[in-house]
Amino acid sequence: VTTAPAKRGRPPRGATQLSRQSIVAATLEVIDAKGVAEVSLRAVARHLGVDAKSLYNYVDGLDDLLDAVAEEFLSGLRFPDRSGDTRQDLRAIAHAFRDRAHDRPEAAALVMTRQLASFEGLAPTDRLLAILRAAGMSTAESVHVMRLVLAAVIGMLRREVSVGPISGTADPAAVSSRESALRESGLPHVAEAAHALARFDRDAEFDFGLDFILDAVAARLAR
Amino acid sequence: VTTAPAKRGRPPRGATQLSRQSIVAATLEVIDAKGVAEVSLRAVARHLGVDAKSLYNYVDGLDDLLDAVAEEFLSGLRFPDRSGDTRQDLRAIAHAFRDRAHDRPEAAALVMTRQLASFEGLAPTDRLLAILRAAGMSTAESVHVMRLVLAAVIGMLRREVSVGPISGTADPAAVSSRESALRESGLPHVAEAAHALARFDRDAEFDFGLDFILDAVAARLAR
DNA sequence: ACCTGAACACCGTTCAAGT
DNA sequence: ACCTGAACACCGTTCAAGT
Repeated sequence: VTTAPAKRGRPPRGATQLSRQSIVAATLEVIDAKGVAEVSLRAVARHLGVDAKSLYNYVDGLDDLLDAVAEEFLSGLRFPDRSGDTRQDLRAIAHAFRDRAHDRPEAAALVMTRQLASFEGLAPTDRLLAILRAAGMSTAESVHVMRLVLAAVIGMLRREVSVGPISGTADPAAVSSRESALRESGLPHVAEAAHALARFDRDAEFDFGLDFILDAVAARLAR
Repeated sequence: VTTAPAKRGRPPRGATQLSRQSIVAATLEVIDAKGVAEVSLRAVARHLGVDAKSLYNYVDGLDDLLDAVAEEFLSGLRFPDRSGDTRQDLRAIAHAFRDRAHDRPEAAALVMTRQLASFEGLAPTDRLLAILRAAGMSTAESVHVMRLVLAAVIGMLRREVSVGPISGTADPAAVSSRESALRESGLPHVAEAAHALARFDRDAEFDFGLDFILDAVAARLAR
């Protein structure tokens, strides 16, 4: 009987071909739709209409898949051409990370929890080194500064991503209840600064932190 | 028969009392011994010689337990008395975080993945604000700088923790194979800096980054 | 070459039943 | 008041059997 669907064995030709790439793409869709916490081989397989074990033909288990997703995330970074202005070019890299993180906040949260062993994510590193070298730093110093800049940017984005979903600001009721809780925390300086602490303007906060770092880089270059 | 152990119901008096605190402590032991990835309600319960469901009498599920562990981690931060020197006092806070992270690296990795909603972890915030206010910053500015400093420190520690277990440096063979891989990456500046990129001196890197940040704070104060 | 059935050893969590 | 048995709906992963 030819009409009975094959429940096992090689898929009928014409069926959607599985591939490492399509699996990674499906994983990103699951992450975007349901959040990082909901990701699993079985969930991705369901999304693809396939058995979870089939994924093992293209992917070396869950960890390998998540690494691939992190690489896919990083490979989506888009840097504009360099202008030659150190400050502007460094800023562009930080904003490339931030734009990507806003694009796919759940995937960004995943990336920040993973240590990539592969060399796929080196493009930003090369860019940063290029800029710092062109500005006059030694290779050794440029590596140090590059690491610090990346640490600071990732640290800032970590907070931004975890501060809640994309929505710019939380609702006013939550803010003011948080503010009064801070004011009654018993910690004098926390209480004093409760107004500012209860609020978080993503754009302003990022701009402030980035300028802070860029000022420090400029000062170091001027020495 | 009184000798038959009760397999159900209230535990015999004299049995080790379960409590939220003992559960958190046991969780930290499991994390230290087997790593964050191995933590589960069932594993913690096994460690305590108890059924996993019993934990629900003290803890509101796994997420709540992990939040409690994060709080416990933060409450273990030890700050020395303030000296009055801004730079030295800021440095002490950064090192308090770092010491704690080295003490319990696996727990530190957990903390960095969680967004704490509670107010238990505000002591470092208050300390930082106190120092910055005493140095002459406005409350608004001190909040911005405090956030930036924390982001940078956490970003640096994130890398340190993920760079591998406590061991200072990886074995030379791995370093040199990594170096040659970087040299042949096809990225010119990565290749040029391969020597430095393949190495990571935790102490030197942290000191560099921290000095960098502290210089920037000092520059801002001097304006 | 690629997929799945059967199977195993895990999870978190609810709820009723026990003492 | 506190614990567990039974139960459910999940996981990742191996391996042999299918086409």
